[in-house]
Amino acid sequence: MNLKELSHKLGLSPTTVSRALNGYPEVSEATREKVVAAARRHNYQPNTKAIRLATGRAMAVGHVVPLSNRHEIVNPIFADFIAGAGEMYSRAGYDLTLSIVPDAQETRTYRELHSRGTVDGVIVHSPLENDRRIALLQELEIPFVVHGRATGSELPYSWVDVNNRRAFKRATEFLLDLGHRRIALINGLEFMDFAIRRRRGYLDALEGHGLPADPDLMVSDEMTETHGYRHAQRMLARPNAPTAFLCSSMIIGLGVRRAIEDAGLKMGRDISIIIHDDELSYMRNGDDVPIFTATRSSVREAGRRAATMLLGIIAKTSPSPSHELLEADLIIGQSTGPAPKAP
Amino acid sequence: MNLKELSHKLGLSPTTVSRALNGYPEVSEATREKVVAAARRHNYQPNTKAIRLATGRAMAVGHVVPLSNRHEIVNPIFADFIAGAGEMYSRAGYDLTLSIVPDAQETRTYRELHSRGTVDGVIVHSPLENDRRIALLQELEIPFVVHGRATGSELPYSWVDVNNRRAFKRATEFLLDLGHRRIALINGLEFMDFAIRRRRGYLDALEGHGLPADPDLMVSDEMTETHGYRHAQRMLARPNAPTAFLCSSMIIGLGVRRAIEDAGLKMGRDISIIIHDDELSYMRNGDDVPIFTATRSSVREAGRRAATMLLGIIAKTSPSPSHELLEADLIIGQSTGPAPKAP
DNA sequence: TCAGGTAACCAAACCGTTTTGAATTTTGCA
DNA sequence: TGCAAAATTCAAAACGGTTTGGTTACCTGA
Repeated sequence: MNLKELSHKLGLSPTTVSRALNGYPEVSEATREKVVAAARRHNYQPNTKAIRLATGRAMAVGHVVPLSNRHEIVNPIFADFIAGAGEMYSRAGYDLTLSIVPDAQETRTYRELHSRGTVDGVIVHSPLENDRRIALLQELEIPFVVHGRATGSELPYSWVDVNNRRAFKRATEFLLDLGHRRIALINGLEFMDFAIRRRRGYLDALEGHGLPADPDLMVSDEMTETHGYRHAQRMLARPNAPTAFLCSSMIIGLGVRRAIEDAGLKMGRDISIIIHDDELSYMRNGDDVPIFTATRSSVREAGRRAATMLLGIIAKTSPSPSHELLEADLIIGQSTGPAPKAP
Repeated sequence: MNLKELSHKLGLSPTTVSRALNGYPEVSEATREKVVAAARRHNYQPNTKAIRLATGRAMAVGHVVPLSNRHEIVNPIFADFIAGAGEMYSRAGYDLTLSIVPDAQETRTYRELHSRGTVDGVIVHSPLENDRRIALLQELEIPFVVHGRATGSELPYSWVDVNNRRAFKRATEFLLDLGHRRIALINGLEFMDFAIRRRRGYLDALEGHGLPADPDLMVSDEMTETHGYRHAQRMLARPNAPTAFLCSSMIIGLGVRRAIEDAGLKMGRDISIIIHDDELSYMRNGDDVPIFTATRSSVREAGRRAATMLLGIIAKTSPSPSHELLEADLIIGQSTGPAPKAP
């Protein structure tokens, strides 16, 4: 059933039927009701392809998830982020077009997405330091929102981000207040923006307490259980071992916890851990009581915010460079305690 | 730059230019070269919206990922699956349209995807026992491929699946051969098809050895670290504790390992673990040496296969009900060893 | 030389909507 | 009652490609 058939059945012109269904005012209520009823009765669904061509809008948002050749990892938070964003899109009648692209082809992907008119806007994932995508998208004049920020990019652009710096500063201060002085940072790869900011927050706090940063206590690596384990194990084996760990993800935290227990120590008593918890649906930090003390911020909520922002920019109801900085909560769990007395 | 402009620049008709670019034979080589060169020079990209309307094909595949209200979990394997599938789509010039939908709206989503012509085919994720989606899609006549199978569905349909039953049978037999007699199964939720098959494989092996199945050694739950930990802890505390665990995911395995170590036991010596390893990019089972003995099967590869199969069905070059059963490898890691002698 | 075939190209129709500009009907008011 | 204004409705033109059904020019062979 298409518009022409439907309008023919009703003895009306396609124009009127289209207007009736799209809520235009220049159609009488009586007619509108008739049309709506008939549309429903015949299960008329307007053809997306035609709408898109006629309106020029793609009614779709693109998510371009980079797949780094270097580490071949699909960002594990993106599933939840997209779940949040998708909620908003479907509410607004938009589709979500997903491209997972090796970073070498990224530029081409954006260019094509634009010149072929496949999407009306784009969400940028995993921004790096001085991310060149921002300049590219600005040049192409595609509406876009970055999930995160790109340190070093001086151009204005829209983003939704967690206050990583403040979160890690606060977490570090919390540990300092508990008497910890040797605090390790097990961070993500530091060409990713969030990792840079987290380190900065960590350093801010140390500096604020007049403590020097020990390069041996800071690592930047892929965020896997194994890496968490290895780095923690190595650090714990050293003469001047840390008494606390700050971990950039839950999964690292699991590895660190294992290293602690392997060393015959007890987490929360001998060694403290704070993780950053993205509230991933398949990786909960305990159900009722949190396992780890954590800086917590929902990635799914970030997805919702970013989507809403982008839709606003596309509809031109939001100002074009918009920003949203989400604050992380500090959740106290069982993984932190006062620093043990020096022996 | 659109087709009309380009053809005007070339002094040719849109027809000829379109044909030249799409490789039709009724255009001279000389002309084709000129056209291709001009298209490249002016960076002409045909408008997706117009192609779609003109050809009637959506040039897009839909992935509908159910979001269960019951457990609110986005399937964590779907990111890697989609990474594999996406590779194939972009090669074929297809887009990937993603819908993450609360399962209550699933039916409606499929119906609309079809009647509005948004996609040419669909991948069905996380099939359940007697999944009603299969009948629905068949009725709607949308080409589709299921990732997994739906026990109880007697209609023929296309799928790509791992031989979960055989994998878990083999893993159980491996443990039996090592002398284990009390083997626990920490499974996923058993309304999901894969979990049903895994349990069946496990039971097959026990039965093959004339061993009774102990209901106390079988649990079915969400696959989280915490649940792995809790269930293992509970089982280990019992008088007749298991000497080996079979875990439906890596993440469960991490929890079980923690419970083992918490109990002062050593994995691989006192208690054995075998996990199923989907080779998720962000959750590697060790880098060089596997941590866990595992039944291994790449979810990303499954994504590639499913996508290829679906594209074939859409293009009508593949038979419509096609099947692909992937065998899992049994990888020997450090988490298994001979059953300890009874005290 | 001419009929018939073929290679190369083109005009116009089509895909199913929205939107523009105009025509028709109804209403309100003098 | 008549007429301008407002309310409805409609025909036709987009949107930007593909496809159908020709047309033209050039060969080929009798």
